[in-house]
Amino acid sequence: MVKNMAEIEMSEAQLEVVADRFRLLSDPMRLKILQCLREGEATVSQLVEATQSSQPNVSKHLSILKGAGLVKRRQEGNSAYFSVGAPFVFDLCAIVCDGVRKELDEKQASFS
Amino acid sequence: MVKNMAEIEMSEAQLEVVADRFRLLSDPMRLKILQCLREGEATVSQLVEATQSSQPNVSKHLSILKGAGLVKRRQEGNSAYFSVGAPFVFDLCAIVCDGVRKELDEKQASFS
DNA sequence: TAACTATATAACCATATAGATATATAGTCA
DNA sequence: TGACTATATATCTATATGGTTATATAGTTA
Repeated sequence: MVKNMAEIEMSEAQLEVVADRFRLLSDPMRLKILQCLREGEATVSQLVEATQSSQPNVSKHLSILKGAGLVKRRQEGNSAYFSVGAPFVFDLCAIVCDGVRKELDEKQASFS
Repeated sequence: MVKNMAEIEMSEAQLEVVADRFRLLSDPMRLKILQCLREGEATVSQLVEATQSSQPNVSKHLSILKGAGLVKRRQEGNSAYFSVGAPFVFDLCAIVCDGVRKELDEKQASFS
């Protein structure tokens, strides 16, 4: 089990880094890309199709994710294959997504 | 155990909400405030002192955290006491902080 | 080589956000 | 009541960021 933050003080610099990590996940498009990649690697074109976004936009986000080590890149022919490089991301999302899903489901249920 | 995001597709709207949650934690000042509150409730003044920031800035961030339900507010006299309202935050931070701490420690170790 | 495909990057714009300053609100105490 | 303390809010500025358009790069194939 991971240690709880409550147990250890973090320095100014450490907090900056932590904030940066969370910021990576604070964009719907990047979450969507990561969600697409959960089933395995995909090319930029496939992600463009899946996300219904523009190619430059997808490339840009992939570049950001790659810079942070959250995704890996592999070239084959003239295609670039991306895959998840840090599975811990899904642990994070699991905690948040689970909570969000419950809340939204309840909200939806109250309408029916 | 929470379910893994990989198991369930999330809608556009759900991804927005998840992104918003992560954005809440993507600011060093807010993380610092939460870190201060891990030991128990604190007044705005105490948080201003602890964070070395301005009173309006602290109040603003507290308002943001409160709006998202991450902190609770209690009034006593003319002081406002804030406390953590969603302990799951620390589960999230634990995963990220643990990783960050390890990396920075290793980096520091390589200089000695 | 030229034409084509896939991806990356650069330049730009609109919006969002953190922080500062000034001010307002509200509770306390004389 | 008025002075004081604690907190909240309004306004502004600088910066960061997501998305678009246009262009560059690099691999492929005829």
